[in-house]
Amino acid sequence: MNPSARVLVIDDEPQIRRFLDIGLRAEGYQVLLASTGAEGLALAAAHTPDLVILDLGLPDREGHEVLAELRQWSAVPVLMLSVRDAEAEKVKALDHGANDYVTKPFGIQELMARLRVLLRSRAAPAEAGTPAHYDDGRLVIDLVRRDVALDGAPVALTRKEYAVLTLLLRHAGRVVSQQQLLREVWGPTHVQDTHYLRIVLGRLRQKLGDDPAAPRWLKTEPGVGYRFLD
Amino acid sequence: MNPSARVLVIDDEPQIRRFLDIGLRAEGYQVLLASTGAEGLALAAAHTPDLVILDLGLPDREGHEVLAELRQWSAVPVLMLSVRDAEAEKVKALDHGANDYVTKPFGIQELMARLRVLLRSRAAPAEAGTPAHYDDGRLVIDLVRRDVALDGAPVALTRKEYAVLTLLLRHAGRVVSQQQLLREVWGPTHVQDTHYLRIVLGRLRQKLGDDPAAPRWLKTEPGVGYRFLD
DNA sequence: GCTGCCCCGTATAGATCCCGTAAAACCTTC
DNA sequence: GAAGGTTTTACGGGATCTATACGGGGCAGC
Repeated sequence: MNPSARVLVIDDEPQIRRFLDIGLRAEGYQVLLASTGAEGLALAAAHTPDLVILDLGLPDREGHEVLAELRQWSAVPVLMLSVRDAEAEKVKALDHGANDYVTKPFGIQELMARLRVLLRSRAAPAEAGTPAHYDDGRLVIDLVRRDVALDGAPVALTRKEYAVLTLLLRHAGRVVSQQQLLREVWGPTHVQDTHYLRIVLGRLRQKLGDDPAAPRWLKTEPGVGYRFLD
Repeated sequence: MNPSARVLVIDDEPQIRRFLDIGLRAEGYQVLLASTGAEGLALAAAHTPDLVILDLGLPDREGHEVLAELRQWSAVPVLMLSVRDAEAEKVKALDHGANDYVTKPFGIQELMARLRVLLRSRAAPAEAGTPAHYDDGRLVIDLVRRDVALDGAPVALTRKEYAVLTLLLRHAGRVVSQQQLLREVWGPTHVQDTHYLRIVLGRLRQKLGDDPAAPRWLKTEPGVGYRFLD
């Protein structure tokens, strides 16, 4: 599926390097090999690989240092290899930017499958489940950047306003009940405080220039809830 | 970045559900629980969770079937749980759309770290193509050389200041939540120490000559986080 | 067509939360 | 022990949220 992806292997053990080299080339990847952290970083900067396999136990520099330095300027997926099975080590590596962690000895098939996952998630970021933004020409809502613009001008929304608007947007076209809005935005203890909704919806309409009597986006369903018109 | 992300747990074993429920809520996630595949699919459709934890051994439907059905309309990250350690099972699950595979018994800390990886990679897909340096004419940030200059004059930053600035820069234009900043710079145990951010951001603004009321680079998103304006 | 009721929209004021800033204590490093 | 960095603590100001009150429109029943 991704035949010519470049994979950088940073490992000091020659037999592991050779093992991975053969396995990766058999799958059609282009392989870069490094035996030290410094060499690996140089290769990463020079060739911008699509994926990095990094051994935690390197001779010249700790694997963590290499990962930290790499993460200064690159978001390339990194799969950590290690003989250490300690949970704290895994947590540390994963929280510092590693994308996966496999302990030696490992099965080559599982490793290859995990590589495919990493390459897949990187290759197809756009096809997210829910659309990341809404744009009808006048109103633009970017859920990733977390900002809203009307006719090109940014609209400043408070937390509650943004939460209500995006909750309605995620169910665009369908009615969202007052109870669901209150539960998800204010918490389960405020499901009867329906006046909150009147305040926030009023403010949203004011900022978006929407008329409750003839709504362009935010429609009231009396006695039930609200609906985002797409 | 994940202020109260929604996590859906699909598992038929009550003690595992309870275990995960407590652990996830302690980390600040909103938790949805399902004991069967059908129930899980219904919840996924109704609430569009940010992440799914799916047990491979379900009573009514095979975990693989649930995964396949979910993947027909959603790209939500899925972490598979299983007692089976067979490599072929892992490869099958990973190649059919799972994003990670953890075998029971598992350490809760490792599982949480892997969840963070999945949520991070999903929330920041555009990070892949970030350049290694930033330059808008006044402010120059070189992520490789690790130095910052304002109007040609070097700016001395401490480790925390640099870490916060570059984390915001790597998500330029998008809001980075207080929790993500705290988790990635100070570690997962300090996600509630929001006053650290006020101190470091204040110092950064002082050194860069940025006004919080009319920011050129560092914009506060009240109650949510901060944003680097590019 | 009238009336009363329910629900919604809006205005206003008070309480609360959140941010920015300063200063000092503590820790690390040399 | 000195210096720089980090963490703790405290406080003022402003934005946001919450509470309350009031007006209007749709609808049912008469």
